[in-house]
Amino acid sequence: MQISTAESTIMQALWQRSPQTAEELIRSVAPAQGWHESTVKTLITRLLHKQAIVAEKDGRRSLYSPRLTRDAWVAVQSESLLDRAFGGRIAPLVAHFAEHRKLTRKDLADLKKLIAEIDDAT
Amino acid sequence: MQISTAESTIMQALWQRSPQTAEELIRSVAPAQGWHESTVKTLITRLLHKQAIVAEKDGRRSLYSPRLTRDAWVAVQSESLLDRAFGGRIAPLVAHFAEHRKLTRKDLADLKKLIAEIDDAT
DNA sequence: CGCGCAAGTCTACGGATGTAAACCAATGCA
DNA sequence: TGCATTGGTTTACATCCGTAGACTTGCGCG
Repeated sequence: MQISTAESTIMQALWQRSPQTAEELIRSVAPAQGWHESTVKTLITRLLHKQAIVAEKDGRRSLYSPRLTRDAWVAVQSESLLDRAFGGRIAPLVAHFAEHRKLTRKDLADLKKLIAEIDDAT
Repeated sequence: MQISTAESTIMQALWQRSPQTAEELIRSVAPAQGWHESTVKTLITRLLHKQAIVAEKDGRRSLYSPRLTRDAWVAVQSESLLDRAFGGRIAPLVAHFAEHRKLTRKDLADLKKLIAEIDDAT
């Protein structure tokens, strides 16, 4: 099952903090997106159907929590981009960002460290 | 305007070689995707409307060429993933792939080389 | 010169998405 | 105890997408 971009906004909020009530979600997400309450409600419902989140009853209201992990979601998204745009290889992706000046000095430092670590581990 | 995944298949073909006639596109793309001719025709039409490709008349048929560059498309795709999933930073993305064993030895070598180059250049 | 074919356009249709209003049920307050 | 409030469910609707069939029209061939 696919999580749409609008839906993923809700997921992000829940990945950051969970569980949350509908009200909390509405308050934290709706204004930033320019959405009405109903929109958030709809998205919550759809995510429930897709079993990406679960509801735990707490009296009359529900507490929502992610069921799909952020990591799993990220994996799918990345995989798909990599396949679609970079023939499945990661170096071209980094190259792309490098060319487009999207690599900050810090990115570069992080990357170097990361690669050293990976190198050590293998 | 958004290029859908099905549409991007056509774009890939045109980025590889262009211009191409509808017939060529159908022959090269349709079987691999399990698509009928009509499907490719529809996608071509939609891409024309989205102005992602252009047609140059050649007698009664047309020669199609990309108008949207691969690089621009890739940039948008990557940008969007990076923002949605990695807070805009590239190191976490690479880290993600590292964790998921998606980095082959060659990827690693490529990356090291790439980073050395970038490093030199700055 | 008429007709079949190939290229292109129009129509179709079910499902997903973005966006939201309408409605229903429980519950606490007046 | 009835009503306003608030959470949740149903319905809505335009658009995009995947997938494709139907229709049309210009030409080259017989």
